[in-house]
Amino acid sequence: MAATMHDVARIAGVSIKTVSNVVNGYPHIRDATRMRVLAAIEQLDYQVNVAARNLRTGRTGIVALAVPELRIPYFAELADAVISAAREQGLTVLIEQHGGDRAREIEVLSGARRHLTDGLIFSPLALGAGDEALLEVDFPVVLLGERIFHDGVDHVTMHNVEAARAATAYLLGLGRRRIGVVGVHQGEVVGSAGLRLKGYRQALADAGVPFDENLLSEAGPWSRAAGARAMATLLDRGAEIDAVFGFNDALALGAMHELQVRGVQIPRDIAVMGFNNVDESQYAFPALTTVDPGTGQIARTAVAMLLEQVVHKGPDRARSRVLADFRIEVRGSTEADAGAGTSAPSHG
Amino acid sequence: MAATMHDVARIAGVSIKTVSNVVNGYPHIRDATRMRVLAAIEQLDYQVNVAARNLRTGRTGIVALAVPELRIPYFAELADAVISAAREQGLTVLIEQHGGDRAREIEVLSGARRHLTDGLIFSPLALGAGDEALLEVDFPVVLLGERIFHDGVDHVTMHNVEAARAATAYLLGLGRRRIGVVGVHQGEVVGSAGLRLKGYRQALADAGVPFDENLLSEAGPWSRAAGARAMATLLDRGAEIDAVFGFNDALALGAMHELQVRGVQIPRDIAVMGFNNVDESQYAFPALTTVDPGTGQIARTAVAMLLEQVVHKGPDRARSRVLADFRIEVRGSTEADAGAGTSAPSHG
DNA sequence: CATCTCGCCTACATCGATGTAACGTCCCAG
DNA sequence: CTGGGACGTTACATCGATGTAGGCGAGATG
Repeated sequence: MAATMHDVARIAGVSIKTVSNVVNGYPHIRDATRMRVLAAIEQLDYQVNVAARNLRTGRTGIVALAVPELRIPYFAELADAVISAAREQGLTVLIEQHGGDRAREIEVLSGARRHLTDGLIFSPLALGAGDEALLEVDFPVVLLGERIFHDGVDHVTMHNVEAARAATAYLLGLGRRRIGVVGVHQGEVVGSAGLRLKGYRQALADAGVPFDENLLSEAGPWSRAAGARAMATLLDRGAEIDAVFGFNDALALGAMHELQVRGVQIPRDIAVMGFNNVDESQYAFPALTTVDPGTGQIARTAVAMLLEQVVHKGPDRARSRVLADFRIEVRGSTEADAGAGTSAPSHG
Repeated sequence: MAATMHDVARIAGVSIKTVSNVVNGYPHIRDATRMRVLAAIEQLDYQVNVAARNLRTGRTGIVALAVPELRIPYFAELADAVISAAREQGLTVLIEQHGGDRAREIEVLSGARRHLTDGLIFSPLALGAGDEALLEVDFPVVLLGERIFHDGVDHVTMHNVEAARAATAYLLGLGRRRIGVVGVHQGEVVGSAGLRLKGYRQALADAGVPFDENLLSEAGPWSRAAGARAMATLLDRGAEIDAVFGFNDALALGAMHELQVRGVQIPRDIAVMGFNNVDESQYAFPALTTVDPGTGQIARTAVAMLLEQVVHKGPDRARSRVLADFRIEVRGSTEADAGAGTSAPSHG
């Protein structure tokens, strides 16, 4: 069996509490005592039993991250960033995949595992307007994304409207006037699709370019396959466009695929813009111009907020909302001679 | 504060142990008693404190998965598969990223978190031959990959040699004779690169095609960028090839990018083959023919083995090694008219 | 010189659950 | 009618750590 504090205490000839004090860096310990304890720890190869410590302190050092699926690159990269940020704060991350299934999203919030974790970073997909009450739980939560908003919960998200507006403005600045959109969700107002469409329309209005419903194409799931299908629909409908804005990179890459299948030259005939700046977008051919939504910053902020909640656990604490800085990554899908990684307007 | 068993017991008018028995499905309880207890649980919205249960039982229901980085699609998809497989067994997954850093890989094995998890599924990148002793830890471990082998540890891996051989044989079967290789690790024998190269050479030998060192190109990290660079090196060296075998999908996609930049037609001029069958390979243009290494099976097997170790914890248990079934996914990068997802020889 | 403070350490209760031993009750066989 | 089991339940110890209160000795203070 593994050694316990009790064993260490016996060997060092001190009380178990003194061992605890040494382990936890309590300052008032004579050097000689500390040395004896450390030697005993070394000798027994002792490691603290985290479960016991958790029981006593109520903290586990684990935070849960709930995302739809890790096989979706954006979420893999978000998880990567969250794990790194958590590590910097001495925390480990437990990942739950809810797959965008409503029942499983609710299960995540039910708190069955709340004793295993110090809190939850939650990126919902199925939950939305009307489900706010479900977010009122008695453990620390930080919400990501734009599916749902609630004043009682810390929230980190991106500048969806402003970024989509800037992306569209950038395309307009290139002289493109008929900008197709791939990934629209009919009637949505508050989700990513609704917000990004709003930004798109604002940019058109700013530039005095008329808005044309015919240039919009729906895509239910935001996958490459759906992007390719939506692009096909748009083209088959006879829409004449000189640019496409995919509401995420997967959609844009799928759209690019479809365009290339049809022999369209990118960016000469049609420029393509994505959203999210996932790793793969820089290796597409041509490399994809896209909006970098500040994923690293989102992750760091979420972890910091969660930790803040854990430390100051009063229910009175004010909740806040943070929007990460964004940036347009200009690449070959919009400017044939663009060096990889040059960037345009940023926002903070 | 959250309710405890004690509270439930008081309200139901029974002892705390009876509550425990009800919660754990102990059969010999009078129905009337069970009802009272369940009612009290309902009334208080009681949930067991997992930390306390862990302390008592020594099990946590959490398994750790250590991978290099989640932003590498193969590992994201592996993690996805492991989380799903674990969920089916009632387990949650805690993810550690070691980034291929030797010190952090060793840290993962040091067991600092062993009390938090029931075991570890470990996919090393830095550890290799000579580090076997580090794997001899006193908690359940299942090893993935081909960096390192040790009889004392359960291991799940893929048919690297056979799959690479089948992939090469498939290209030879298409009439390709000068097959370039991207992703070689000079002098490596036991890692993925060494094993896949071995399979490549076997297939050439089987077909009586001479092996030509000039067709090999090194790539340190197995990323798209490295694949593009390796491809460029190969072409600049003047190698005349009619096919390329990327030792993973990222390398193959990077290589494809480089070929397309240079105006090479795929698959007419050069056919491209990958390895891993990550999601994105089917959305590339053309879609990438690749080896499906059985990731889902690897994940399920690893979780099952770990659970087996947790349940039968004798150190006497024999360790085993499992190789997943593979399959060649034929797509447009090798056969212009290939439907997405047709498949060729499999192996079990 | 008595008292007070402070540094160092110990004893004990405690976190919330589970395992063990044992108790009373009731039923049935001898 | 009595002894032995099975059943339903309980009391108590226990998992391995941390928090609290307090003891003891040494130096500072009045």
